Amino acid sequence: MASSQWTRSEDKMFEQALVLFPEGSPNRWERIADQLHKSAGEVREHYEVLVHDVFEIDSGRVDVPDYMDDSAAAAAGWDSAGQISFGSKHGESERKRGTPWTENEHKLFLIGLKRYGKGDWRSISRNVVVTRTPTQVASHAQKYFLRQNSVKKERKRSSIHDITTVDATLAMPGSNMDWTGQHGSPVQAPQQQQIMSEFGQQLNPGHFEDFGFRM
DNA sequence: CATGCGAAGATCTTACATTG
DNA sequence: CAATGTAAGATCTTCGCATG
Repeated sequence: MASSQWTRSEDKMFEQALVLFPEGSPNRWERIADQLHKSAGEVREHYEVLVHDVFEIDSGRVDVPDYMDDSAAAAAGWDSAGQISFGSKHGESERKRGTPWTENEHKLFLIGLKRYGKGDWRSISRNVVVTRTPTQVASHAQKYFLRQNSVKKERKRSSIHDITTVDATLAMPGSNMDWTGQHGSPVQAPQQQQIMSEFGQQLNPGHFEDFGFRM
């Protein structure tokens, strides 16, 4: 299988390269390989392994290992295990468990917010945070704004909602790659890539501080 | 240090409102 | 009337802290 070792950072670069060179790009593997200083064969093999893994996970055949925490999952390009493994073990009538929002997703959410404005959850979901449904985005926003409103109070615990700024370079949407090819449209990755570069060019960290939202 | 408990936080569901 | 957004609340997880 994987004849070469892939480090976490290489995985990260791999994701970014996949976004950069979406499916259909000429000499895709060669160009990705070039970025990673690996051979095209290695890159292609790595991709196929990932696709296979995700397919297995998606179909409920395997449990995601414990070490697969959120950040690792995000770095690897998909969401935390929860959604996949829940329900397959026990009955189907159990209440569906929530998949924790990753930092990346939240940052993408902030970008979407900036781009489409408060209330257009559908556009944000379709074009930016493609791993979440409009309802999920709306729900997340709901609690996010509640959190913002109560920000003056002393916080007992830190929260993902405390992130009000986004460094575009850190919010690469790896988790939105369409690894399985089963869901999502092929335009998603390029769209997100465009979004990220757009914001990366226009904004510095801190620019998201003041959205001027009204509740 | 390990454990138990309460509070806070995160996510989902559902009902209702709004809009085209 | 269907699609979408908002509000409220239920449920589950995680954190912080006291206690032994």
